[in-house]
Amino acid sequence: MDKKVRVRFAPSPTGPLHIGGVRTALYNYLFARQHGGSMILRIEDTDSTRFVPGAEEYINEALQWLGIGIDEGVREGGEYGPYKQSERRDIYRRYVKQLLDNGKAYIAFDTPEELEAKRAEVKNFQYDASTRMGMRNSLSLPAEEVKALIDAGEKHVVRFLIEPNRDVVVHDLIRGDVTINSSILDDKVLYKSADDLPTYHLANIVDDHLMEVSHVIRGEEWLPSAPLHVLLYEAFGWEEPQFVHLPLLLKPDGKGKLSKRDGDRLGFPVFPLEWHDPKSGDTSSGYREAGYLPEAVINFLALLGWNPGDDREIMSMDELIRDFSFEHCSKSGAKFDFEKGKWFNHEYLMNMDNDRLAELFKPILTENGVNVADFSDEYIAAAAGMVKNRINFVRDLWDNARFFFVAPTTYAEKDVKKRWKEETPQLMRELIEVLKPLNFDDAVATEEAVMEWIKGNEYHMGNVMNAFRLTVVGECKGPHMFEITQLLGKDETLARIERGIANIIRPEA
RNA sequence: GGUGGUAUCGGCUAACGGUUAGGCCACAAGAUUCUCAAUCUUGCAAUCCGGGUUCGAUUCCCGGUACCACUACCA
Repeated sequence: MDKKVRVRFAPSPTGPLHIGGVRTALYNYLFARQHGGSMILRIEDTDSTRFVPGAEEYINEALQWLGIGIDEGVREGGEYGPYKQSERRDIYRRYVKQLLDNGKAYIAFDTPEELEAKRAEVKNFQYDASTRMGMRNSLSLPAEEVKALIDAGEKHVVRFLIEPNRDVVVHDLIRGDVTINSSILDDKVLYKSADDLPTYHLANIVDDHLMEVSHVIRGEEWLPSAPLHVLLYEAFGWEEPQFVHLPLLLKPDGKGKLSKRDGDRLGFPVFPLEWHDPKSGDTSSGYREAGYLPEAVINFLALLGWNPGDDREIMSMDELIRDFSFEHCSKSGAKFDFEKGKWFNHEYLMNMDNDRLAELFKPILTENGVNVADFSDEYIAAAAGMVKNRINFVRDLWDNARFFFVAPTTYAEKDVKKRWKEETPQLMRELIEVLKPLNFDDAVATEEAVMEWIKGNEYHMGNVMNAFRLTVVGECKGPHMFEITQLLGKDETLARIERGIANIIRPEA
C-alpha cells in the first residue's frame, strides 16, 4: 500500500499569484483529489525583505475563486501547522543544530560585502570544497576563534557542507532520473543572519518532511536545486518525496518565462484576480475582472502542459481530476496562447445555462444604467441566451444584447447607407400594418406572415428585413429577427419601427 | 562562462519503432442565412541539423545547434 498522497502548494507572499503559479497549484490539486489525498497551502515567507502586504489574502482569494480547494493551511488549520514559515523559526533552529552537530553543516562569518568582493575578484567564484578553507568559517578557523567570534555576537550564517564529486540522482516523475555532480553545487546558506530565518532550501525540506509531503510538484525552475534537496534529505536521514518538475509557462511571442510585463505589453491578464500594488500603486488586470469564468481558466491552464491522451479539450474539474496524470505532462515549456484562452471562455459562456448567465449579466446592465427591476428574470435570461454564442467575455453581453433593454437612438451609418432606401419608410409603414394583427408569441407564425407579404409583393427580402432590423436593433446584426420581436413584444416592436421611420435619414448620395 | 533540462504545423499538442504524421486555437475559402454570430465542409501548415542502431526511425543512442532554467544571506 502506497503512502498517503499529501501535496503542497507553497507560494511566497511577495506579490499576486502568477498564472504559472496557479497552474502549479492546479496540478497539485488535481493529483491530490485524484488520490484522495490532502492539499496543503504553505506560506513561504522566509524572505522578510520581500514581504508584500495583502499577498497572502490574494492567494487565498484567487484559489477560492478558481475552485482549487485547500485542505490544510493557515486559514484551514490542520495537524501539521503552523503553515506559515515565519512561525516555525524554532523548528528550523532545531534542525539546523542537528546538521551542525552531525558535521553536515558549518558556520560561516563572511559578510555579504566580503562575498561580493570575492566574486568581483575571482571569476566564477563558488563557495565550495575548493574554496571554503580560504574563507572565514568554522572549518577554516581555530575552534577557539570561532567560539570567540560567536560569543562576541559576530553575525554568521550556516552553510551546508557539500561533499564534492558525487553523482546525485534526482528521480523525477516527468523527466526520469536526472544526474548532477555535487561539485557544481555550492555550500548553500541554510540559515541567514540577516533576518534570523532559514533559506528556502532548509525550510522547504524540513517542512515537507514534517508535513509528510509525498509528492513535491513544483515549477521547473527548481530542478537545478533539486540535487541539493536530495542531499539535504540524505543528511537528515529522511526518505525523500517523489519529485515532479513542471514545464514553465513561456511568453506568447518572444522568448523566456511569462512575466507580468508580458500581460501589460500584449494586453492580457497574467494574474487570476486584479491586483493593486500597495507600493507602486499600479493595478494589474486579472482574469476574473476581465470577464473570465473560473472553469474556463482552469480548463485552459490544465491543457497547457498536459493532455488527456485523446482529443478532448473541454473538460470539467471532475474530469480533470479523474484523468490527470504526469505521464501525459509535457517536458517542454508551453508558450502562453492567449487566443486559445479566449476560445475556452467563449465555449463555456456559449454552453452556460441562461439563468446563470443572466445573473452575471445583471450587474453589467446596472452599470449601463438599466434598471434591472424593470425586466423579469426570464426576459433577461432569454436575451442573454439569444446572444451567448457570439460573446467571448461576460461584458460582451452588453454590446450584443443592449437593444433588448434600450431602444436604439442612433442607427449604424454604414447599414443605413446600404439598407435604407428612398422607398423604405413606405415599406415599413406597410410592415406595421402586416404586423398589427399578428400574435408575436408565435415567432414562426409571425415570420410566415411577413414572408408571405414580402413575396406576394415581390419585395427585396434582404432590404426589407435589414431595414426592419435597423429600426429595432439599430444595426444589422443580432439573432434571428422574429425571435427578437417575440421577446420584445408587439408594442415595443411597432414603436421602434415608427421611431425608425421618423428618425432614420438617408445620407445624401 | 558553468551545470541541467527541452526540441513535431504560427501557438497548444497526439502518434510511447511501422499512420497519407492526427486534433484543437488562429488564419483563409465555401455552405447556411434577413444581418452578425453559431454550426458544417474544405484549405493552409510541422517531425531543428548531422551521424549511428534497426528490415524500418518523430520515437532509441551520440554529436552539433537553438531555446529555457539555474548559477544570492530570493523564492
